Amino acid sequence: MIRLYNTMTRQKEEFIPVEPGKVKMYVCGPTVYNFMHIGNARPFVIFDVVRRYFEYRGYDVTYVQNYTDIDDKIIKRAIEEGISTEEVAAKYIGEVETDAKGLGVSQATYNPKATEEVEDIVAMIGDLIQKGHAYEVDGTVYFESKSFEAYGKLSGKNIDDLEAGKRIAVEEGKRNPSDFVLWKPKKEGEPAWESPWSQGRPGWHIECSVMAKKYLGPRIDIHAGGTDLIFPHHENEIAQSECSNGVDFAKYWMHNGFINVDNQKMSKSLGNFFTVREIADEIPYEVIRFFLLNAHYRSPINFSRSLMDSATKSLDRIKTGYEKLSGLLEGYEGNLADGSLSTEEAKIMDGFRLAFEEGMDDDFNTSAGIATIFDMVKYINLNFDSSSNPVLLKNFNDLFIKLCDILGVVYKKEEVLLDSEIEALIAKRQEARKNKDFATSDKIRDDLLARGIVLKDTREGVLYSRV
RNA sequence: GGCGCCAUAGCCAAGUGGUAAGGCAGAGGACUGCAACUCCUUUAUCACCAGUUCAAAUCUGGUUGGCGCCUCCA
Repeated sequence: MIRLYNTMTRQKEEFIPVEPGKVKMYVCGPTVYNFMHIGNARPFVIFDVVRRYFEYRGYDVTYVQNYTDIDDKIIKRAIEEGISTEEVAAKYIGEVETDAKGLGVSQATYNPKATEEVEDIVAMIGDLIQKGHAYEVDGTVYFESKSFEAYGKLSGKNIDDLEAGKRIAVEEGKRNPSDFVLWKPKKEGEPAWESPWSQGRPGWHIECSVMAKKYLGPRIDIHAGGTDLIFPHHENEIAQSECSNGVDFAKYWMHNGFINVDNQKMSKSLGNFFTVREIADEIPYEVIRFFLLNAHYRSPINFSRSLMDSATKSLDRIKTGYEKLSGLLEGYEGNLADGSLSTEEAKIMDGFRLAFEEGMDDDFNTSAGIATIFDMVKYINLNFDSSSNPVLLKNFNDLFIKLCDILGVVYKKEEVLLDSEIEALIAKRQEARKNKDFATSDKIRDDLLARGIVLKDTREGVLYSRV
């Protein structure tokens, strides 16, 4: 039985799926205007583990994570870089996917993009207006928060408190301060889509309601994201979805804690902002992943170099166990069909498996899961050698790999070439070209191409892109 | 001001009523040509105060300290 902490009820609850055997989960994805930062990486990794554990437990999981590919920050970025918003989004979706792969995150079942769902978004907004939950003022459509009696049920806030504590000037046209935008008319030069109200674009909250419904249905099992999204984003999603669909939206709400630096929230202004890419330049992706799983997903954690060093050594310890097992198993291929485990041996295996499951069943306690992995490593080091029962070795190895794989520690990661490595190879190629050693230079170019990197020699120097 | 979270050894981190998992670092030892690896031993009474209980890190109240949301944000 899997129990998980539900933000809605503020307690751990037994997981009972809407549809037996299935898990429909929606994880709020990034706004793609920059590289993934270490904080963004946490929900990617954590909810990937949640998904894998459900699959290990025999559930059929549909995993949806969106990309917000149109919003103010993207427009700002497009102007800064002198390219279109589509180009900004495409570029950073590519970069985010590179890091996600590096971190061993499985591909989502669906990765919808806001700009590709505008038709359905317009339809849901129209539906909300028709049902009396939204109103239009000069091309802008607002959701009327007071029309949804349960508004505030997730965050524990009530509308009157929000109004009393308001710190922002109320936008002109809003009936209540807590009303929020569903559709926003374009300003000069901004990208826009047609709608009955104005040429414009969707508000941020409505896209998730629409995509969740489209890819998972009106009633989903798990809705997840960072703790900062509880209010207003998820609160607003609930209002939109439940008013439009007429049924409860998500059964369970999961929120991951933040990553701090020196106990402070990361922010560009404080200069303590780290992208995954720059960390991965020095520290393997798998260490970053391990670090993120070392603490429970709801706890805030600190990021620092010394913690990464500690994680590196911890992970090395697991690797030694992994390698020792593979080494001992070499040469036994195909020779393990017969023979079974003794009662004693089976009991030992069950002990490890049950300890792992007990931890993970309890709100995905990855710390406890990792502790079991370490216990197994210790067992390997203490009890296995070349005279060990190969059937036990094989079984132990299978279990060890399976458990490691749920967490994604010691994973066979997809190769990710770092920019620094690419640039080093380009420099080497330039050197070869200079020496007219074209055999070498061409080989470098072909090798890079084989690894998904296209080089282009231009007047401004060698440019490269990922395919 | 409103809502909420957290406080466990040098560091990281589980444990939510029966006398403190695990990792990193440290100390001592075994093994080793040296080193590494590995193994053994060793390092905490759980912020503080009061209460409930046969029994509390674990429940209640309070104190102190830290953090988040209420505004774009994972």
